[in-house]
Amino acid sequence: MDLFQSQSRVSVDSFVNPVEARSNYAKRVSSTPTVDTAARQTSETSESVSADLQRNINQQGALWSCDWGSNRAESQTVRVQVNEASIDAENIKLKDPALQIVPSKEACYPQRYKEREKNTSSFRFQATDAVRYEERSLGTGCPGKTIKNELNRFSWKEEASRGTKRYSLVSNKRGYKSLSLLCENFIKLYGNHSNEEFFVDQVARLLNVGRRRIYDIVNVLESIGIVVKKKRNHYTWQGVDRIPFTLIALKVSNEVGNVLKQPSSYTVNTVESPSSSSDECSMSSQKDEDSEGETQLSPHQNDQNDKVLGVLTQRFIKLFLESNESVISFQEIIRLLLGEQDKDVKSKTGIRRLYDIANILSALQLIQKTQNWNGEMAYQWLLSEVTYLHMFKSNKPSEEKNALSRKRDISSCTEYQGVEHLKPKLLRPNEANEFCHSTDSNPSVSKDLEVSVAQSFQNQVASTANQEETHEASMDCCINANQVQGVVPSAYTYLPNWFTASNLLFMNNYSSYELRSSLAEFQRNIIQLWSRWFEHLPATFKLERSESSVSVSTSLPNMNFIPVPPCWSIWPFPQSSVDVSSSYGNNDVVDEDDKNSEGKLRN
DNA sequence: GCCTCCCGCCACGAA
DNA sequence: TTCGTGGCGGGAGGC
Repeated sequence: MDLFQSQSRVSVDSFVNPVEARSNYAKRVSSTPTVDTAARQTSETSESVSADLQRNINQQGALWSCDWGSNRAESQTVRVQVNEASIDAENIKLKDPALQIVPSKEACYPQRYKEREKNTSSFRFQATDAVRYEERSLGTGCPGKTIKNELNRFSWKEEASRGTKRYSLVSNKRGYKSLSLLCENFIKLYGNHSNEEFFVDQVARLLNVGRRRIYDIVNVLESIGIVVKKKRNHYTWQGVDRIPFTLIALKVSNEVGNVLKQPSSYTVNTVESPSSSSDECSMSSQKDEDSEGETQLSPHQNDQNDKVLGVLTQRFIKLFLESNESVISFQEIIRLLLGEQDKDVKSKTGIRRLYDIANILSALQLIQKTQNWNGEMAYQWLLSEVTYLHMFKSNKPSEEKNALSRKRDISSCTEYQGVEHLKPKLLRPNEANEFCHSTDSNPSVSKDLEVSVAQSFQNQVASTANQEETHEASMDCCINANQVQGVVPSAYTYLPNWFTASNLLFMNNYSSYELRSSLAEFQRNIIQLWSRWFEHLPATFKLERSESSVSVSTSLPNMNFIPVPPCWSIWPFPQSSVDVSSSYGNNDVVDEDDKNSEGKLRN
């Protein structure tokens, strides 16, 4: 099977509706930069100063100093401004009298005052990332070398606006301006938010880069569904919790082929030759060939969404999704995506693009740079199918999440009216609690629940296309459902999507060990079931089902075409291809409050 | 010398 | 005509 026959970008923009996705991934990506990232960030600092600057850039970093001004009010004097995407002030060194490592921004101030007491007329500090590297090198046995090697060269960028001078200390080191870092900062800005609109120029300004770089990132993010273009210069941030859906769409797209196409994404020129190979499909060869109306991805010919960078990104990801290896050498990636080519200019262009893509995907923590068995540079795919699901887990039902989720909870509850018949098969908080405590509280009721849950799993999976395998999976789930003991108290609390907002509030107040345990178990069961299905997706997928889905989607043009097995319905992915009219109707499990909320939403 | 990837030119097309 | 967009490749940094 040629993984790369499809020339067109798989449309993932409307693969599923936004749902109540519990996205630790979003938090992880947006809140915890890697060591490298943290280190790189130290190169960028900005100061809001009210004095003339004297800059001295040397190999030890950038020495910054300004007139202290004895008659200047303290509030007007030196202020080190640490903004979101720049240096964390841990890495500021005071140059008095010798280099002294100041562990925090706060700790910097006593030193400043001390200087004043000594009636010195200047305040100087040195910004460097040496501190961070010292930390990193602890235990390596050679900190000096590390520091020396990692020290950066700095330059000052002066900006003036509204009469205020602002100086940004910017490293000249290439890695500090990389797409990877830029993408990470981009994610920091919007990672946790959903449906937030942004403008390219606005982001470029925030990240202090040219628009062109933002387009690079946005095009990649768009191809994996994280952002959606609304209009010129105007995008909507969908959130990194879209990634699992995209991965599923990409994986499925290999089997369903052109069924995935949507009019908005596939317009012309997708003429696939039966004998097409990866070579023929390569981006470069597409450009090279003066083909007579054959598949081309040349700019401005295809649909606007079929951007070369986007298509290449999806093929890059598919490569990992379809490979049995989690580590693929970069040379192999080049060969598979660009074909066997001479190292000519054209192929270099393609390679450059692959580097761009890899850097951005690295920032998304989908891949990481590594080495393969023979030391070649390679990329490792970081997510397993189960990991996709874990993206949806939640560490704790914090207030923040509660607040963020409330609106979506209501909407998802609305969506789940349609699968109401499935709800009794799922454990609700109180039920889960009882279920967990089958031996303590009410054994008979709990046993009934257990049987009920087991039966429901069987029923659900029995209705899938591949009854045998999924039935087996369901039995496994039932077995595991009896193994509630041993769940770590700090285990994540998984919130099924049909949980209402009031449920969430309830969860917040009732975060007992038992509840977390039972919900964790609940999640584990579903993960097993889902991953089992996912694993057998190619075998269980029936084209006839996709065709029927297509017929549904014609009446719902914005829906996706991807058929979804019924067992998905137990997973909090609302199925846009589900026949809403036939399955909606039973609302008895929906809380009254949420019914009202739904009404408001609809109105 | 090769690998990596940042930078910005410039063609295209929408506004 | 302006300007957003994105393909593309030069060339610098790093090893």
